[in-house]
Amino acid sequence: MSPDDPLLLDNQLCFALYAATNAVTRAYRGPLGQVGLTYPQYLAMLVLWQRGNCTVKQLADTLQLDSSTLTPLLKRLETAGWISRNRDRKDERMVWIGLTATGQALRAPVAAIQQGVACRTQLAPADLATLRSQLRALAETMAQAAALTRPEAPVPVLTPRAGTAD
Amino acid sequence: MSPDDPLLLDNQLCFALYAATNAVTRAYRGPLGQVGLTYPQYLAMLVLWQRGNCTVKQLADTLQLDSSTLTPLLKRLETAGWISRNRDRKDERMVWIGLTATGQALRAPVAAIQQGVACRTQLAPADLATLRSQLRALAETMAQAAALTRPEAPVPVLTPRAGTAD
DNA sequence: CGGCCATAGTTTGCGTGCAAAGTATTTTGC
DNA sequence: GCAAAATACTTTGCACGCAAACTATGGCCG
Repeated sequence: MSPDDPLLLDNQLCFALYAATNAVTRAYRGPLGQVGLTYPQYLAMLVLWQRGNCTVKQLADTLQLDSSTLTPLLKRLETAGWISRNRDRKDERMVWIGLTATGQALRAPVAAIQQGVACRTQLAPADLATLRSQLRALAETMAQAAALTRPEAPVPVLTPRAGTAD
Repeated sequence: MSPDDPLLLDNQLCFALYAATNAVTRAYRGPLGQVGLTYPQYLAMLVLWQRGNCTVKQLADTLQLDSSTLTPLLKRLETAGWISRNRDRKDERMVWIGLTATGQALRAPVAAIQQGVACRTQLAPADLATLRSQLRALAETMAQAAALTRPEAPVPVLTPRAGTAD
């Protein structure tokens, strides 16, 4: 097993991503829990604070999640009193999500939590912006590649570039 | 809402991370599913292929996961016939995880899958290495910060550096 | 020796994520 | 105008990820 074997865990970009995401989610869990939000619920609230009303589909597209993930999540936010859910009168397939007054009011304490966690990254704003754009590009590339292989090719090995993995 | 409001979704490093991780996991889901592995199971197998036998705790530390996440995952790998689980004779608190012959044999097809997904990232090896080390540093920083705030401080806002978020 | 804490793993409960299947509504094409 | 396809959302089933509580074993210290 050579030190640059693609299958070595430490050579995997995907694992670095996975571990970093888990670490960040863990960092948010405690403080968000104190105001009654989970991390994905927090992301959904970010969209609503930013855009106001939007449909389930718009939310799903924005968060890059399946609507079947959002339906139960949004029901919990509704039960908690942060949001409202209403069918569109004109097109009854759609459900509009809106903020309640309490949902609006939640923005301030959550902003403080965000600041707290952001500080822990100890990243310079420039590094942070770079990292963010690289991650966005990566997500975009993977999404495109996924769209291409939808009819489920067996295992498309394109250019088995040796060396560093993933 | 100014364009560099920290709460804007597009200013959140954490969301870029979250979306990228989900995208990568989705990319692995299809091909890994064809050989009967989930993505976290794949990561566990990577550790085993690399290190041979190890205990549940070693696996948990390596993957930065709770052992309560691994227990059911490992039971499923055992049921599938890829691994064995045995209590240590000397110290019966520990459980040793080992690969079966079929588990060893799984390495080759999975290597092909890894190559396939790696190619989709379309990243130059150098960029990839940089990104990987930045992510590792981030995970490390978050883990340390988490260790410090374990007695659960209310919401430690350290240096509310304005501008880009997270 | 014997109580006490630490360590390793398991169990339980809850909230994601997603595939697949199902429902309801709208649009399309003939 | 109406059957078929498309769209929006919901439901179901399964596998994480983790906190909290639990079990079992080992080490420590008087």
